[in-house]
Amino acid sequence: MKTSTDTRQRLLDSARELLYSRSYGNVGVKEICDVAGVQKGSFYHFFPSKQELTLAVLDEFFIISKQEIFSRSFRPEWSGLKQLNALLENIYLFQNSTKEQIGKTLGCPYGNMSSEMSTQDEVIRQRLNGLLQQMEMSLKTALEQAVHEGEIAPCDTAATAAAMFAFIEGLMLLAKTRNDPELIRELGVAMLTIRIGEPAAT
Amino acid sequence: MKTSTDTRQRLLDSARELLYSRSYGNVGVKEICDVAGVQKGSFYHFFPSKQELTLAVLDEFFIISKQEIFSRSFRPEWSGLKQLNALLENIYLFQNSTKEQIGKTLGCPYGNMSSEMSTQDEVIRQRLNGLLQQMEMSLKTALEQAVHEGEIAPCDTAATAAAMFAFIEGLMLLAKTRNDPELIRELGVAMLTIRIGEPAAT
DNA sequence: CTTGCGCTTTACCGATCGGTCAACTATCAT
DNA sequence: ATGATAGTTGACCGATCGGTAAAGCGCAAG
Repeated sequence: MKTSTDTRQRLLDSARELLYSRSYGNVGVKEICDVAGVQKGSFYHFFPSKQELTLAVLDEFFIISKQEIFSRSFRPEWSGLKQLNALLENIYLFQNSTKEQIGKTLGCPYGNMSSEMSTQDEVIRQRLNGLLQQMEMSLKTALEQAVHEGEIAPCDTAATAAAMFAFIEGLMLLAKTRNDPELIRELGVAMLTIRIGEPAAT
Repeated sequence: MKTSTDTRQRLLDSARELLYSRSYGNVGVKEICDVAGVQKGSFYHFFPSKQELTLAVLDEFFIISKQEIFSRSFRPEWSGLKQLNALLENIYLFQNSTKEQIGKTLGCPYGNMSSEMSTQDEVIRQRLNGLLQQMEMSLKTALEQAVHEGEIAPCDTAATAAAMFAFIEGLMLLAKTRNDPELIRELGVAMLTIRIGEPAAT
């Protein structure tokens, strides 16, 4: 049998919301259990430690990111440029939805976790790094499509995608600090001006 | 009398290092006191709470940032473009120094604190927002100088400076996640390609 | 019906959390 | 010399931390 109860999933959901809206160090497993309606003993039946739970939450976040953000942006039938613009818009919509629901701009779940934990937990840092790399690859693919279609001038697509990704992370961090998701819309347009590597001039 | 002992300063130094290299939630006032060689009772003689200590640490960080980064980058005798490049280089040097000393890329102290605390402590969030605004203003001044000197094409300098600042924050966050400060050098060049707002075409 | 097992419950562990308190010492001006 | 004041000390508070142990539960396969 795979799962006879939904306890594990409820713990995952509870932890995801709490860790995202607050932080690792300021959310205890007791609180995660309370929100999930689960006893602490049950928690440790499903997860050997808070660290392992966090890794599972990051993977869960990645699935949700793909559903809510990436699959709605990187549509192959769209042009590369349209995909890049859609990415910015969907990130804005996501940040704006939490702002309207709880009054707070939460920023990027991976960026938040990395800022707090990368220096304190090497396992978590590596997981975050891997997830970020995957997202960067998706961005690179869209960028290459835009270049191929002539919407963006040829460039070093790997480096440019990485720079664009850094820009997006910075946008979300500043939006969180100002508690204003509109910043993403105001400054997001600059992403398309970013470029590294000139085409070989003939 | 102003200060009859250096206890307060030692607490500030201890807290600055611990909060920067770890995080707010995972550093206790007990540990801050131990590193400073101070009893906990003394701590609460100088600071009414951990929150107030954190605010003082942020201000301390800002002073150090001006000394180590800004004053070495925004030299009026330099051209605007040179100032912007110097900023990137000095940020790289700063991140690289901690990597060589303790093996870890720590990222931006304000970005780290904001990621962890902006949703949990409104006072800290506002302080961070204010400090970030000041830094953005310095960047804007250098950018305007570069535009005035014809090194960069005219643009919306306020928005462009904000976008450049977001890019820098994103760079430091990714460098931290990869634990590799070289990323700042590899991608930093893209900052100068960022622009928002066309000059009014005549 | 019974055995086994996935899951839950509850009590508990030592350690640490942020913060308080009253007693104490050192230094200063009067 | 004395009193006021700044600073220090170490014990202490209730609460919470991440994690453990053992007994008990319901259910499905034999």
